[in-house]
Amino acid sequence: MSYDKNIRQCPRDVFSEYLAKHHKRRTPERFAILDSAMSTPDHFTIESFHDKLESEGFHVSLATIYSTLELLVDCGLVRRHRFGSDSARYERTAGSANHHHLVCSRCGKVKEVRDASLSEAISAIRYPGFAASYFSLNIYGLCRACQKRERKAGQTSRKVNKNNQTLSTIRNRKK
Amino acid sequence: MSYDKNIRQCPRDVFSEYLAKHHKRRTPERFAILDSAMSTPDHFTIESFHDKLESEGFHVSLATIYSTLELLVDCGLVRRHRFGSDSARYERTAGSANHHHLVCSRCGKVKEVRDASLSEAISAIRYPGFAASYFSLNIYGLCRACQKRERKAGQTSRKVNKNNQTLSTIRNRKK
DNA sequence: TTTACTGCAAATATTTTGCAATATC
DNA sequence: GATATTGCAAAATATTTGCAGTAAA
Repeated sequence: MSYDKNIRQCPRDVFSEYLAKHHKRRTPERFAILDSAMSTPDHFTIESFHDKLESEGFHVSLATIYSTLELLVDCGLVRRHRFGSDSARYERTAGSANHHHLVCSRCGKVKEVRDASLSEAISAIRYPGFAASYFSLNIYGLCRACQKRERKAGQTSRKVNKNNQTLSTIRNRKK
Repeated sequence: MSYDKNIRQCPRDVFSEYLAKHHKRRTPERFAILDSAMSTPDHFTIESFHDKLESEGFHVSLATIYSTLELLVDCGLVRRHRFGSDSARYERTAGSANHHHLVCSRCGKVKEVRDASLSEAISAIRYPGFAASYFSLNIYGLCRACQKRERKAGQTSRKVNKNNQTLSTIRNRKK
């Protein structure tokens, strides 16, 4: 799997060649999106990316952002992740060494974990008939905060209401 | 990471204990969903699962299926995956040895790959402060069929229309 | 000059939420 | 008896699509 094979080439050239090969057009919108994506080091969503472009003075429609990011994923400059039920998250390939994610199933929080040897191990595997481009490894479980809440819930088998009062507390008070 | 820690316990008992601990109710709907999920060996979506339940003679609302599957994920009996832009896919934990997925970024096709040593390596990693439950490793790239199409597109730099005719073909024909 | 691309708005698809009726604890 | 759960329908989100105008090749 030749991960990040393109990162030593200028992204604009990679994209340009890709567009030419696929008989697609070099529009200012596409290059504005490319440039902005390449200058974003962190994860981003379509929505946050749209906002960023607006604040940079570019008005590009959501539909165009969707379609262009699909192209950028297709030519290997951008990765696309899907964690919980929320929207997809994107990240540039260049400058983002392969990492994986701890995803809290309870609250949806995502944490990045860098692990060079694991990334290498995963990247080294070849799949006959499948041209791998990148991987997305997500470990699902409970984050620290949600574990704390979990322990609290299990501590007692007494029934508690939303205010954390036991039923007997309530009954006594009513007398 | 204690993956599949519950598979040797009867799923009904696991779920029952979980519900009791969280002060949730043992409803017939929840156990119908549990039973049906546990007897489904393959991936399923909410939609396909709903259809399956109907065909088995259970009428349970989509909202209840959503909420119950969330509980089943939470107590480790079911895993939840998110591949492309389509709906989430679920699978029972028991009887589905850890595997990963080849996902075609072009057509969305998903193929399972079994790899015991890789699964073990991933499962062996501990994360301080994070209680891991399961992992989802997705390799994105092009499947065989989409690679074929890709090669065809790149073969020539002549412009072709949707019927794969070059512009000169069309021009000649028009004369 | 052909046709792909864009923006906008409408359409889809998926998941969540509000509420009244019901069933569990 | 108190309240969590259910089904239904409506709402909220995310993404895709249709179309008319525009621009790249």
